[in-house]
Amino acid sequence: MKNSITIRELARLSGVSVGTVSRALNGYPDVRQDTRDRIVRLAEELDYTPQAAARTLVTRRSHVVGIFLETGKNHPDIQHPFFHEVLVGIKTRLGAAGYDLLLFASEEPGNGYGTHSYLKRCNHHHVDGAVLMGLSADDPEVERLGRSSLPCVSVDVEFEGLHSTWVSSDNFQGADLAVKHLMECGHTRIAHIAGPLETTPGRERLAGFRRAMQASGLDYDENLVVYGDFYFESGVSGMEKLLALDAPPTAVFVASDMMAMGAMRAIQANGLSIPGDVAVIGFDDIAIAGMAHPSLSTIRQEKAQLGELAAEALLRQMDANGDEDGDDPAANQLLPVTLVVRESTCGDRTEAVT
Amino acid sequence: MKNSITIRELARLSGVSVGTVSRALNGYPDVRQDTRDRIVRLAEELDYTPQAAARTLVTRRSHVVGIFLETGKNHPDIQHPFFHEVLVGIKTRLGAAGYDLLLFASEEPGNGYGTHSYLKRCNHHHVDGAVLMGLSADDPEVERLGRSSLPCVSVDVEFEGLHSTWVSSDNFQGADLAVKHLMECGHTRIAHIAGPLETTPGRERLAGFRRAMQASGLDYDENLVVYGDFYFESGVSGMEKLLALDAPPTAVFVASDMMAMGAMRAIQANGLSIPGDVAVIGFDDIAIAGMAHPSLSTIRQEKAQLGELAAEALLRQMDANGDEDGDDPAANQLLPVTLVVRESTCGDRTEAVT
DNA sequence: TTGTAGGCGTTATCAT
DNA sequence: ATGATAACGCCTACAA
Repeated sequence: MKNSITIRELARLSGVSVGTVSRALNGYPDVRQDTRDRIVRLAEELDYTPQAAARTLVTRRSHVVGIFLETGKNHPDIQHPFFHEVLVGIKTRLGAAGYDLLLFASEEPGNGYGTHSYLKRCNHHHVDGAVLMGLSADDPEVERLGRSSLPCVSVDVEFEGLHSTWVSSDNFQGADLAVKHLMECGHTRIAHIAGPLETTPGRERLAGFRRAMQASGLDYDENLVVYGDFYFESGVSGMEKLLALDAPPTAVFVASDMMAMGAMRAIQANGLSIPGDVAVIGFDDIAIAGMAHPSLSTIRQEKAQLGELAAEALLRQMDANGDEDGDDPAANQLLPVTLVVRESTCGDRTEAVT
Repeated sequence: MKNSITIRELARLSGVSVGTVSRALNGYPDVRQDTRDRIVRLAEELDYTPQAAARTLVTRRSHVVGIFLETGKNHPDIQHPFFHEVLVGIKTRLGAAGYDLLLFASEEPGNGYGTHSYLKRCNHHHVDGAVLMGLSADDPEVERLGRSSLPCVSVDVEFEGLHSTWVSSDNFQGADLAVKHLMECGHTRIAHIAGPLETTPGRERLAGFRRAMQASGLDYDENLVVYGDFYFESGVSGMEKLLALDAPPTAVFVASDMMAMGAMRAIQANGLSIPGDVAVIGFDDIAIAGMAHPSLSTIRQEKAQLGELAAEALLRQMDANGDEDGDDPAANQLLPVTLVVRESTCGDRTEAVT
């Protein structure tokens, strides 16, 4: 560690100049085969590895991608398994492409004069790109990031910029699948527990619900829509409101699995049965869903795939950043979702996937 | 980004030398106040930030901590929310201390000659320390890390080295709390669904169970112990085995919440009631536990706190690494756990914490 | 095919 | 209190 070997040492030991060592190790063609072999062998033997810092300084590429994953008090996204599963996809894909991930933790990089700034933190570490999760698009600092020349990608928030794009699951399709499934089970009085309207998924799932209802010839009754924050407790209280109606719904499409768990809790607490009295379908398919009792039907997001999609979009931006041709500003990518029928809706007790 | 300002520019613009700028920005005392003010103001204005790479090169400190979080096929830890919650604690504490986190993703850092090596990856990025999660202590590459001079800390795996230590929850205390609680509910025929014996938590929770049973004067019946892998399915099959016994247990202490969920599923599938016919208590207190039906009594690990504990141990190692005095090789830290009584054991339906 | 040397952005050690 | 200047480890023209 403190005394790990340098290229200079390696050169001395193999009896060539540092330039030759560099060329040999970096696969340049103009090195005699046996020279290269000798150097490579010695490098392995001595466990040599170039210092990223030095290399970054001269090549201006760090092979590191910055990750902003908000986990603060105001963004308790950590409670939401979603982002972590996405992170795995990102890690897999970016790792395969030779990148490591810098998880920003310190609010004050370097010497923290000046204001907090995402862009500055990226510049400080000279990351080649950045991934944004769990922060809002109208944060001025996020906007600044969008205006910069740094390749960025965000997941689940509409974020566009010169070299930025975003990915998300197809929330409209999901809402459509959910409503159609409930209808096929014979429900007509369908409620929705929506997510926060400040979030894209919250908005889109509600809009999708409304559209699907109307497209199916059912009327969209505003009284059958309540709002939550994606978490358990809000699912409980939301469902209680719905059950207190003069004519409660017979089915409910919930914008997240965690809220759906809360809704189920409320239904059971009222002595009602699932799906007999009220059918419930969630959104996400987090691990909880399959373990619940009854197990939860839901709209499945391919979280790891979403991460890989984000990674690929970012890789494209990073590769293109050398070229000057202004290819069309990468459109955002939508990932299809699937319906998973379990016990909480009319499905027989076996698990079917459509 | 590609053209972010350098210290040289900043020096030119403020009419001083780079040395003065460096001293001013780094808070050295020997700078005239108005000179410093002028420089700092200009730095803010121009959104200057020093390049970590250059600084690391000369100071030999990166202010970055490496994180190994195994998420491969053989280590599907990602399914286990545990590590991610721990990660949050680490991030919080280390971030507060001015460190960012490097999440290793690429298997081949720099130019990948030679074998895969944790140590090499750390050296490559010149991290000041490393955190190990989800990898096994007898991996030779992990052992090499332990023999190196790099400060390390691992969570939940017994890992010791010159500058390394590890942290975990008090599994013995947990087992003890669980068994005592079940006894107080009147159970004497208590089973255990154990975790994998290759893992420290798996071993310790089993050993703790055995010890607690014997200390309570109950006999430890090997037939009442089955083994799982911490995940849901193994909880189902483990419980099925137990229910198939001539004399099934009336209570079961399960080594993880996910397996406990599986056990509950098996019990309910057999038409038995919880806790009436069989009481269930888990370990971890992941989010699932409170949302389950019935809600799951469990031994709560303070996951975020565990992360902070790990971070603090690492900080201590990193700070001490300058001093040459061989202070005692930091003992591993144990974090207390707590009993959370919910519906799956004899508690009344309210939630009590001890 | 190989060696030499300049420079990447900073800090730190000298002078002044 | 400030200015030069030499590292830090590496890559990459340019020479040889």
